[in-house]
Amino acid sequence: MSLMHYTRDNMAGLLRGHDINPTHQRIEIAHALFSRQEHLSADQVMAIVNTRHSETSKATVYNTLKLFLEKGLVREVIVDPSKVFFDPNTTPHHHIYEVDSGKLSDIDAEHVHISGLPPLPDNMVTEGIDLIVRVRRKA
Amino acid sequence: MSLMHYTRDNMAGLLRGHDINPTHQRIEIAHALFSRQEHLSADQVMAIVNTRHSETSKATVYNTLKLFLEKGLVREVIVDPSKVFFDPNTTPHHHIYEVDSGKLSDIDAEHVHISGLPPLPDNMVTEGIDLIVRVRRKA
DNA sequence: TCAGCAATCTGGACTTTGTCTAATTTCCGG
DNA sequence: CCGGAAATTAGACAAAGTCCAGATTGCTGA
Ligand SMILES: [Mn+2]
Ligand SMILES: [Mn+2]
Ligand SMILES: [Zn+2]
Ligand SMILES: [Zn+2]
Repeated sequence: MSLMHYTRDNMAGLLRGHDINPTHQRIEIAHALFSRQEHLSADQVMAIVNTRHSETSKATVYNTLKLFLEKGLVREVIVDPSKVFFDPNTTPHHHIYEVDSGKLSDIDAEHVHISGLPPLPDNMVTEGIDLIVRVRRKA
Repeated sequence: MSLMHYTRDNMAGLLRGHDINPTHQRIEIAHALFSRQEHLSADQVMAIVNTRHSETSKATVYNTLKLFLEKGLVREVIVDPSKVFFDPNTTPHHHIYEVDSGKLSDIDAEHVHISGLPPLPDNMVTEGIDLIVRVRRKA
């Protein structure tokens, strides 16, 4: 699993497994995210997918990323006020954000413990807990 | 301190204490935030400040909020992909974000403990730790 | 085979949030 | 008062994201 090598061929199966009809564009977009295992913005996905020659429209990139999100194939990371990052890692984990460079990296949730959170009102459920460590280069 | 009542008159002193020249517009913007003690977006500040008659330009609202941020008078909360919230509460605390309604509320950091975070590289310093509990109305 | 149909994709107009700039206004200190 | 620095302003601009109506694609059933 952790040694999985994400080829374009794998992508169709991955998409089907999440109830997503594997079209050419969707395969390319999934491949961009999963072969790199990096946090990418819509713009970056757009650029990657259209490197050779223009293949996929902006509308499709945005629609597809939203679809992936709904189907639980990717996760959204909100750390930069100017753009959303899409994260192919959907296992519970946290993030380190380097504010100067915009570099975003993962912290495994395994050893992190958060205690003392107040109880939620009865009619509420937790959808997720986002922990972001904002760091900066030392002066 | 916790019972502080923020009048417009107080605002001038508060601003001076943070090395901010208290102008009419700055006082109005500070008053919008501190009298409510709520998380406000730039748009909301703009609307509040210009309720009676138009007094403060968009440029000034954005410039002033950025100035307040730099001077440590307010804090930025990045939780919604479409807008930034400004927080008059600068004491260490965390947030609950209700995804449906967009309602944002505070969690006192006092009793929350976060352990097991990996050590940072030597050349990095933590600027802040943001913990956001994303909640949703039960189905 | 192929007409019909639903799903998908597309260019481009549009909206929203935020930034920038050059011109004006406000606020002093001398 | 006068001159200059600080602050404010309108409005042009930019970037991220949404929306729509028309074109394409890929089935499916006669
Ligand atoms: Mn983006
Ligand atoms: Mn705003
Ligand atoms: Zn991640
Ligand atoms: Zn807060």
